[in-house]
Amino acid sequence: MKRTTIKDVAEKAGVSTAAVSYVLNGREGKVSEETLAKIHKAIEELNYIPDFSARSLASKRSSLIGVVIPQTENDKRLLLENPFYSDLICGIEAELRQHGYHVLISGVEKGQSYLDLTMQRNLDGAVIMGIYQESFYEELKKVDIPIVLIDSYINDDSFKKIRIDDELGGYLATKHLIEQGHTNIGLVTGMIRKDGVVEKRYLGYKKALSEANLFYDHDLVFEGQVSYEYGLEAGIEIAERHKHLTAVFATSDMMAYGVINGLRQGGLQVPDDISVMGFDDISLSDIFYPKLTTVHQDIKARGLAAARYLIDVLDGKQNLDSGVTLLPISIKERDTVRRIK
Amino acid sequence: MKRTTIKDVAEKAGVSTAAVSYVLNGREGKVSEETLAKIHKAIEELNYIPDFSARSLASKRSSLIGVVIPQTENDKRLLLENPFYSDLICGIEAELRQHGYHVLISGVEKGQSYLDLTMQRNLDGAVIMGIYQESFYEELKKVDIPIVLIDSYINDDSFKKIRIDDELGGYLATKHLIEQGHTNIGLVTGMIRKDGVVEKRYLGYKKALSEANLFYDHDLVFEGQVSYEYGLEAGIEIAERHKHLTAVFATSDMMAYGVINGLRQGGLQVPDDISVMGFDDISLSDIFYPKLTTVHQDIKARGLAAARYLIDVLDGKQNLDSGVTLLPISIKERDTVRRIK
DNA sequence: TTGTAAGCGTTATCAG
DNA sequence: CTGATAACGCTTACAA
Repeated sequence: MKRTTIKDVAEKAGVSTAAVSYVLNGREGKVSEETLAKIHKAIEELNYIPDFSARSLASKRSSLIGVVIPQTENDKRLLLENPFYSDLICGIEAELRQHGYHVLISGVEKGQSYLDLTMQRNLDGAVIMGIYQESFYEELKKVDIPIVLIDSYINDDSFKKIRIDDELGGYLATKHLIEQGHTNIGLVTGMIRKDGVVEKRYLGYKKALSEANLFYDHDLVFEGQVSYEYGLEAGIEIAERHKHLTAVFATSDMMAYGVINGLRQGGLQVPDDISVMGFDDISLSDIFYPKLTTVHQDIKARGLAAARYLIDVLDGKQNLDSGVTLLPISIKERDTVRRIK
Repeated sequence: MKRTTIKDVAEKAGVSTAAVSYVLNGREGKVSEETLAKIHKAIEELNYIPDFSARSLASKRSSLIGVVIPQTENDKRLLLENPFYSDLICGIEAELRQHGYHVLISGVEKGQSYLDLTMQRNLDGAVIMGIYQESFYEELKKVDIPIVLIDSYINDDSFKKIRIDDELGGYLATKHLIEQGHTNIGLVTGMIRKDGVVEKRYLGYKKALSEANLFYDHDLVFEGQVSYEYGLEAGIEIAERHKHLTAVFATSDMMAYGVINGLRQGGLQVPDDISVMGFDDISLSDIFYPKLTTVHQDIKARGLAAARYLIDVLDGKQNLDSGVTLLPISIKERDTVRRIK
């Protein structure tokens, strides 16, 4: 069947297409009560559905927001199995949809640019999760839309950053362990890259140690992928070869789960034999047993904040902001850290 | 900066826009080697990026695939925290992206239609997860694009269905428990609605019971939300008031985790005091402890199959198919079921 | 307040 | 094989 167009509506209502367009776009001030009613009636009767492609072509606005999600290196699958990202998306999508925007999700191939997609689809805005090479951000700057960075510490005022204080988090976590009497504290972490979330957490760890006059031993830093699997590996190794450790700080909950299971595989019970602290407080923390003591951040709030920012800028309610919004964190005590001595 | 258009490319290459368009769309047979080279060169030099809105407007093809995800009733958030759906999306997105399609995710408000979005965005195809009211499907039929249903048992040949045999799964799970010596088997399940996945699994449960000449006791069926929380609730109740049960079959892994934790809260250990069987084999099954015995299905493969189908139909490699593709399932024995007697 | 009409960037038809 | 050119459906000056 042929598509109902704005022309059909205009005809039926006995007005011009311009009038209809005005109504469609909420510029109702430009139209008299009477025509407004006629147009609404016509839209209703014809069951008119606007064509966003045409709208986008004519107006350069697409009502589309791109969300970039990190992906696994090998099979290029989105890292959606990490609840951190899926939680984030939940918040973003819900908020955007309620404001008339749609969400285009995608990963970005290594070394590829997101500029393409942005231009192809006339994206109105974007949320970038994950960390990329410098060139990625450079490319992105060329495009003139509001962009929110979720976990990059890149210092660039072309982008809005919605962050937590990761260094503080790492510090608080480690300090918490120290306060519970631990002095031999291992760190299980992702690759420590400059300007990455992981680096900050690592820095916080070091800071807490030095503040407590504890020796920083690089051998106690287990650096690998930010994944359950690597945590498992590290846990096993710790159980085998680092029996003097009384606590481990894992820089993400997923890794912490891995560590706990790895330790268990190696014959150590958490928290009886060794304490484990996580970071993120992903929703799984409720399900996993024993319940993980961790650094809490409100992930959904972060998604919400990202969405809100974009909406406000696009609606003209807020100016482009290249600053940082810092969301609060706190220590969530549960059952994987034991007081010793 | 002004956008580079096909016109610029044509000019630079000294050919017509038509020629460029042909090249862009892979109809290279229509163009001589020489012009082809010139055009490629011009595209390269100008760094030309096609505008999909314009393309979509002119061609009625958008290279956009809609993915509908169920959402929570109260706060309208996508059910992405359920790894079943996020796993699915991983598979779908990866495959589609590699074939030049983009993924638009969204939930659908209760009572709302997806037809709107489909028309607005000129979606080329869609994957529908979750179960909706009949009217939802009726609406959807009006649109003429390939659509894949992931977990609906609706019987309608406007849609392609990619399923597993849920009844068989329920049957196998229950039978497995029976074979391990269990005779008092509770069922923790989502709301049993006609034509839902859950109903089929429930039917399988009953079938296995009756086949083994076991009495079906409706009091042992705990029916609630398909969620960790409800599982927890059911687990607690079972621990308190149904001590004669030796096994529980939960119709989804998430529920099974809830059940196990609920039982534990009630003082029962799994599998020592009571056995628990899940369904789905979501990726968490690896992480959760004790490791869940469950009905395995390859969730990513299901996403892949959905994507492949759409791609093949859209590429004209396959006809619209209103049939059912059945993916295999199997019992995955891990550590939550104990042989008794 | 309303209508006209010129784009927006592509595709695709139809002559050359 | 190539090139004009008319759509596609909508927005938005600009004119009335």
